[in-house]
Amino acid sequence: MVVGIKDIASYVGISTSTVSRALNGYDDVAVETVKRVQRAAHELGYYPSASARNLRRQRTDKIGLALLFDSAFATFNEFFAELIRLVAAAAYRHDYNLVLYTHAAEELGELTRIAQTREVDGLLVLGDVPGLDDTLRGFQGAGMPLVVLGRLVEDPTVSCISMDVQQAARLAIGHLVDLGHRRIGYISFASTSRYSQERTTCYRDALAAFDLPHDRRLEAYASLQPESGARAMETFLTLVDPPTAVYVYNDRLAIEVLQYLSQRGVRVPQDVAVIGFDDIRSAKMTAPPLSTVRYPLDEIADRAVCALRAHRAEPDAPPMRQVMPVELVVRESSAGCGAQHYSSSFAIEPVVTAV
Amino acid sequence: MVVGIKDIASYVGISTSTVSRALNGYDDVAVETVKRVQRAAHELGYYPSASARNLRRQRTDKIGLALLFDSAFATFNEFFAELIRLVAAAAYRHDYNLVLYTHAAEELGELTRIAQTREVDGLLVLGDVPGLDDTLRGFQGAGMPLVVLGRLVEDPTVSCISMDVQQAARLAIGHLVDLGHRRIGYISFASTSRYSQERTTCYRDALAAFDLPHDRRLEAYASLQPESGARAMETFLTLVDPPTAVYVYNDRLAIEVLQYLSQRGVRVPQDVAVIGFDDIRSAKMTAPPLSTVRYPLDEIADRAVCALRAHRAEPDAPPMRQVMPVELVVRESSAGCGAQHYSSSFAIEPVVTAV
DNA sequence: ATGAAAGCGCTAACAT
DNA sequence: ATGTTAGCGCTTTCAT
Repeated sequence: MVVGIKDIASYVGISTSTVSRALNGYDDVAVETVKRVQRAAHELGYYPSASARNLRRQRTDKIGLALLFDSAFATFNEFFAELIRLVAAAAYRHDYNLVLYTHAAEELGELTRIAQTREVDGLLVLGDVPGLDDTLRGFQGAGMPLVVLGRLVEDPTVSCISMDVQQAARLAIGHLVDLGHRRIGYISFASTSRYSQERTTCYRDALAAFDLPHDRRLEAYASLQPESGARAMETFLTLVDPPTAVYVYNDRLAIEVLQYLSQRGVRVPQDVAVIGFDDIRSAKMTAPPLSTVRYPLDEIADRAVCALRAHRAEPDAPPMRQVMPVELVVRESSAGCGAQHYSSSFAIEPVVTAV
Repeated sequence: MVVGIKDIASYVGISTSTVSRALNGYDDVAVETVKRVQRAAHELGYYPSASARNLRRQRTDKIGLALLFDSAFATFNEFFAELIRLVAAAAYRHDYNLVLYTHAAEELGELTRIAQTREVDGLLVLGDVPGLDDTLRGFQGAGMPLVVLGRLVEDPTVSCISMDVQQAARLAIGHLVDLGHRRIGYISFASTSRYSQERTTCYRDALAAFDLPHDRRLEAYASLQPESGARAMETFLTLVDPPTAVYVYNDRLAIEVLQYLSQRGVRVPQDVAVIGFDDIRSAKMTAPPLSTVRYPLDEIADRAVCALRAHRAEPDAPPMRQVMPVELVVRESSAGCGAQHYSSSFAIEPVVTAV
């Protein structure tokens, strides 16, 4: 019922190896033979068995994308949709199919299994859960190409690509300072992930860079549940001296904040300015449109897939460590009028640090 | 470097076949041997090669999800994120991994290739593009399990699972009629997909069911571009006798409509009532919260994956054809006050029509 | 309870 | 330019 290379061979009256070579475009096959084989393949409706081919070639032409988040959080939002779309597109451009792993966070052993069984040719990892680093270290041994997305990992032997989070905070805070704000709050998720940790640090550093005092009461952390952004903002409003502007971990959370403020009758940006992060599609459609930090997610996806491929070709090449530039997209949630872009000044070209 | 079954065999001093049996839990291996093999496997860090296993077992333990939409549309939104999440979860529960195919719409041959190369054990298909049916028919021959999501396909030999779209329109229109609306518009996407076609028909049928006249001017079709929902609504507002309520193809589009109305100063629901479809997460967070049609997407995902598995076990069993019940979620965009649920009256249990 | 051997369907080194 | 042969790493008869 399913036709194999043998069927073609006997159909055309040649050996299977010649069929294989003809089909794979080797140049040591007579043009005439190639034609006959191709016609036979077409007539018989032949397609190579993926499994057989994978075993023989020792590759699968698939890459994995592992989303390692607490499942309450990974309750995918628009950002994940966009990410998945762009990674899938990048994979497709590089002749890979994309396998999605959304349950590895609950059981890190799953990651190890993927690496060791070699069911994909490489793995992109987004997210952070306790014990991840140890698991990832095992990848070296397994020879599974790996790129961590969205943060620079400590381990210099692991490839990663991120956006310039520090510059992001500087641009956002700087912009707010320019507008005259002095009490600038920060809202993030209550999470031990290094994504959260890093951004908090960046916020504090940015305050310092502009000689603003750090005040713990101006930091609020939302739970991973939906609508907890509202409660985080609420704590600010109960302060005797609430912040006049808030920088938010991501757009999704910022949008919740915006909704809460509108509901409470607090005007944005007159009473409180709001700046998000990610520039998801909805950011420009909120009321008022959300100021946010943008970075080239498509570029990140593409380079990450590229790096996986490169790692396969040259396993001993140094790991990739890249930081992509960010830009501030000023919309009405922080300024009164039309949008402007403040590009990351020193980083037109991505900063590349091959370690 | 990578340890195989042979290494374990020689390590323990037995044959590879015994190792294999021990590892796969056959009961004709001495308990003692099993223990020694397991320990050896653990010590050596053994994992079976996915490719070898796949070839031998003639299955991959992966299923595919093909999203067949015009790429402008498939610019994933929240709905797709949710769908992917639920399908991934269902796949995981059934011990499958999920492969995402997002570029098959552009080249239907890709679907054929997937089926014929057997790189996955089954395929879930969402979307509709010209020529799809012919492609899908080829799946029978290839013996690739297939379930079409979200619509009942004409071909009775193809498995599919959908929600009760007709009942959805009846509930929505009926609710609006109850509120006194007589001019009820419909906004959808300008698309030749059968998803769109079917829902338009349902809207018209529902009008008829409530003895309302059909007026072509009360149907508006948005392009696939973002924000074209606004323009669709705009055409209604220019009418001398605009609709007092609109039923919208999906929540994503309905939210655009809501935003446009708010921007134009049109009050919802006082001036225009709005009802969406899908009950995406954002629906309850809009201003005002969006009334919409809900259906059990998680259940759909689960049954679809189940059907793929069943098809593998019994290839000659009749195809699945299921229609899941819908319920109307009344929020403030259609009624003035608190939310209510109007359940699909005749369909508590899903309607099953095994053909 | 275990081992020998065949083979899943293909590719690639080697021979001619 | 083509055929022969040997696997890829496992699973599974069939013997013993």
